[in-house]
Amino acid sequence: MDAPRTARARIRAELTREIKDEARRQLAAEGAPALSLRAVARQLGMVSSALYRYFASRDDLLTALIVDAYDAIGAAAEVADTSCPRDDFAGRWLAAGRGVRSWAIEHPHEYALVYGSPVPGYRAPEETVAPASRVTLVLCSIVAETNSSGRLEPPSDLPPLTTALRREAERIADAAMVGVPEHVVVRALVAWTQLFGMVSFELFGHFVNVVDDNEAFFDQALRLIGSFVGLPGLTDRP
Amino acid sequence: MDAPRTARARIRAELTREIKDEARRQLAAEGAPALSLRAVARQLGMVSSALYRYFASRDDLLTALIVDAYDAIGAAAEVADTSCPRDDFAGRWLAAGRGVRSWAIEHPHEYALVYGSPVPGYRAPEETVAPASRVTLVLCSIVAETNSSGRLEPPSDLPPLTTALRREAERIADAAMVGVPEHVVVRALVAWTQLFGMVSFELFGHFVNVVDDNEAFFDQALRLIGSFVGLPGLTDRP
DNA sequence: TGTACATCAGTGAACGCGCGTTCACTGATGTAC
DNA sequence: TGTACATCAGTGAACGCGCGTTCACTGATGTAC
Repeated sequence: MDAPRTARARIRAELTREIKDEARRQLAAEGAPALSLRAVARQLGMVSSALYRYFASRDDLLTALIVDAYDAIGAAAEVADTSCPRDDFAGRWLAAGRGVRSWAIEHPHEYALVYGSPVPGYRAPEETVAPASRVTLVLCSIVAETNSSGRLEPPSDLPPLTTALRREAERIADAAMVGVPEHVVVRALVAWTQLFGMVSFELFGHFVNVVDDNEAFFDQALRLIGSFVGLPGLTDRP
Repeated sequence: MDAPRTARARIRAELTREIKDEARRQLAAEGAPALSLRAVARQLGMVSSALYRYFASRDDLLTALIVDAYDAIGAAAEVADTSCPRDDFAGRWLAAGRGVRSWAIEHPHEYALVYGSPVPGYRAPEETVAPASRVTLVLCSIVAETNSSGRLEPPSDLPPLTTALRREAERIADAAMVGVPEHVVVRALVAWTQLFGMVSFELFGHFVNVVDDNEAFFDQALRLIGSFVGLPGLTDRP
């Protein structure tokens, strides 16, 4: 985004932000399916048709919210990661995971918007791809840097990978985890799905009557699955 | 359910089933938020108000669909499990996991209904609890029976559990995995969240541009996470 | 610095739609004696 | 076996609602000369 030059452009940027903020507020209150352009406009004291100066359609507004949500959860992971010493790989792993969970708990409907059921009839456009991968990239970097520092503790049992899977792992390693062994790449994918599976289960109510102390379980799981990937020092630090 | 005695009761049961079938069809086509009583009635050639003889409200119909979905995915896991020799624990684990995934792929909207974002404003009533735990119980039994047969291979690294988490694990073990060590209980929970996290990611589109061969990855993950729990023989069988 | 024109933001009315739910009703099915 | 009554299923009209989107418009802001 360029810095707005004219007064009109400044106001436009401001109002675009306000529309998204109000939409986010309604999202938090009622969920994505109930998000209505008319209600947003009403709350902002405008007539509903005025919103069409800012977003071409309801889907466009949704897309903007999706991009923002991905960016926010990605930023949460990045900030948590960067707040740790670069060579404290266990600490970074824990911080990133906790950062994701905290953001999700604070923004449950935004989390559901991107990691819950797809909105029917909505097809995510290209522009959501990059923001969507920010969290993933943080996790990948931690694994990759642990590896390149020579401190990765590779798993002891190494079942053979099918060639299809090996090629897949190579491709992923090339893209986001250069130099990481194929087995570890696969395990990192497992960890990735476990992390989000756990957060989703907590937020979507599947821990009710099963897990009580969500935070304690989350922390332990993060350690176990981090060790599973090969990160060092996760089982013996606070 | 009692066997219906009178003709009227038989027709009523039949029509109830037809309503749910049609609702499921619309669910599959448009997703839960778009499910409409009027559309269901229209399709069935009835007037919309007639549905109220069968379901007190839209939410009631949704609840019935949710219960059915939980029962169906639970049955899928159970059938897959029981088709294996009782002492082939690795085979049972793989079968149950694959059964869950296959059902989910065949019924994506029903899967999303129960494992996706909660429907806003909908509060799951008590009657969904038992069906909801059927898959979980299958997984727990496999772990518990592996353990009681003495073939469980406990994990080598045993980080200390907090007392809160230990108590939690004890409670869960008492309920569904009698005799299973606490560490393994926690790992089973991790596996459980990983399994559904993986299925959800595949169905909800998060593997696009990341994992291509979903089935190969799923299978490998199932083996790795099963071994992670301590199940024997998962890394060296087809 | 001032003027003429083009761009843009916001208005208000309208279109056309579908929704969940209620209610008084008719006619058929079941039950009790 | 037949009759009287109660229960139930389905009808059709209506209530009241909110939605996304289009369109011709007015008046303000920006731009070029």
